[in-house]
Amino acid sequence: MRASQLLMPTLREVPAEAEVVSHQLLLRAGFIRKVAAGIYNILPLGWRVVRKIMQIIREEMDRQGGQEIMMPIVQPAELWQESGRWDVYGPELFRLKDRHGRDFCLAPTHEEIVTALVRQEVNSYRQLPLLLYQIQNKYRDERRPRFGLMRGREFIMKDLYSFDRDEAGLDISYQKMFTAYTRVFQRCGLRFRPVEADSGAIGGNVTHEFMVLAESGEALVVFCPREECGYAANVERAVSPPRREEAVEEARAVQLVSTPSMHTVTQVAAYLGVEPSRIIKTILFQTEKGTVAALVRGDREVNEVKLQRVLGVLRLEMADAEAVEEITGAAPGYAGPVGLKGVEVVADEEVTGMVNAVAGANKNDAHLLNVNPGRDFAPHRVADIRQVRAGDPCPRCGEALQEARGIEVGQIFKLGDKYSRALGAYYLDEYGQSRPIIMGCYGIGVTRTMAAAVEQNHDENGIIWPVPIAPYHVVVVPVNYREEAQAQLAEEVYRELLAAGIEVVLDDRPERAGVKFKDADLVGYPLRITVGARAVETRNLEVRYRATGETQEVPLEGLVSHVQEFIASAVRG
RNA sequence: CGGGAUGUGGCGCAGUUUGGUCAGCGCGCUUGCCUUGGGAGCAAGAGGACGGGGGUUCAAGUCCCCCCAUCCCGACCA
Repeated sequence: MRASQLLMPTLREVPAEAEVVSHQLLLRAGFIRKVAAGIYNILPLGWRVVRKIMQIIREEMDRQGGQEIMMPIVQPAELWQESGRWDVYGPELFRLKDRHGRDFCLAPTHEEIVTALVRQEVNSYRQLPLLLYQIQNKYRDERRPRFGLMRGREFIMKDLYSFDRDEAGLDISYQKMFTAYTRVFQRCGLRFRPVEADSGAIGGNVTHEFMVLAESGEALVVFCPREECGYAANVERAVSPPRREEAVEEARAVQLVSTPSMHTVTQVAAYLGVEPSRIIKTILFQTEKGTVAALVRGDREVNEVKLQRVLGVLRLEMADAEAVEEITGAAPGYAGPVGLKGVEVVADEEVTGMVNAVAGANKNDAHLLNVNPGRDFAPHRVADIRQVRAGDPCPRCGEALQEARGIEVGQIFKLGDKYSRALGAYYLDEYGQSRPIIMGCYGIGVTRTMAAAVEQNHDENGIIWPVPIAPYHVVVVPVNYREEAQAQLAEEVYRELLAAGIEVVLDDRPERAGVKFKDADLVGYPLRITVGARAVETRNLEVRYRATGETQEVPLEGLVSHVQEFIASAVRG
């Protein structure tokens, strides 16, 4: 490709709208352009990257027996009503009506339609297992689209659905996808980690997320530093054995103390001279089933995802000040479990072992001393609702856990029979028994993977593409294209690389060398071959490696094989 | 959804406080000269009617109202 003909509108300045690095660089390097909030054009360079990621995914899906299909984006409401999600999905579902007034939606995911397809076409155990996938646009009207491609309203996703006779079959399909995903992200040249995760609204219990490790990641994960142990989990899901202090004190009588204007754990702890871990923190949440009080030790935080699971609710929000006052009779900051009425009380496991604890008095500017769970209040439920953090012991081996941030680029779920029952996808087994098909679903955010790759691989000059997903592998830069000898040599180099099947751009633009170098760094070609006066003289070409910044002189005769070897070894990983 | 900010040529911005040559600057773009190893220089140009609508006024990017779009933040973890 000649740069003079390539639609590669690079920008010198950072567009004001871009906050995160991947967004800035993809815009500046001319990979994407915004059309509306969370909706983008993908330009030639960007599309090449997307296609490479898609190709790797295809190969790995096919390797596991996946069959590629294509399903519609526009889907009738009836299917979503059958599964119950028309009502549950809420405002994130793009809804529309056709000219006759019939309801449709733009698919945010394809469980309904694929299950409907399979229920029609699959009737016998002989047709199972089945792995169907597609690479398709998805639509989610995000409350707040942000971070460029990271959280868009329209994005490209690979979604595969597995159909098995039973749980044992599902286990095999799930394992296949775990393997496939591991290979996909390895082949993309990304540093990533599979973690145990919460399954959220999609349902099911076993699920892993694949996280590309990057500082800017929205997700927080904890992992065991012991390689042999391997425990890793999203904090939404992570568990750790409870830490209970041994009771060394006699339980004393409850005492009311004044704590004027002390409404945070830190303030109360300092004011009363106690450790935050001796305080019972009481947080009120509102759910569709009513208000709930969650109790955790003062040095802990409530894990809302865990709490949501324990309660089995879909909606969970912290109560506002008004609601807190109504229920506790005091401003926020003074809620406590003792004498609290009209709400379900859920205590974290660690709370039950506390002795002579401090808690809010449900009275302004007052706390209670010597509160003892069991004696002074009885929680309706005791469960693990605390957030695990770095330093907590690993649930498998006890080692101190560490934290990292990640970008979720893939997730694999065991769905079970949720959708097959709702939509009536049954098969006949060899005894003539009708059974629900057991399903799994497996997604990879393709456009998000591109953004994540940039988040993880860049420097102050631009993108540093992992070789397997780089838009082109090589850029040939004549220092002065008007210099006949240089132009000719550059053309020669370009032709040879092309003839060898190498993905190469010839920067034949009538720009000064500095501009071309800057663009080469920005766009992130793994290799840059500079053709200057020296090269004309010596027939040795300067090869520069984007990742390391190192340069090397390579004779023209050996250039093609040199480049080929570099690419091959990088793609092999 | 709530809160905040912004909206002026392709990009980045100034101008709005104190209505009146305000429609401007840098980059990019076009043409010419010159230059050519890290975003050169000179010269001459093209390009916007100031997010949209409605008001106030002799006069509105500048003041008022409504709407739209974009970006950021989001519950006092009690």
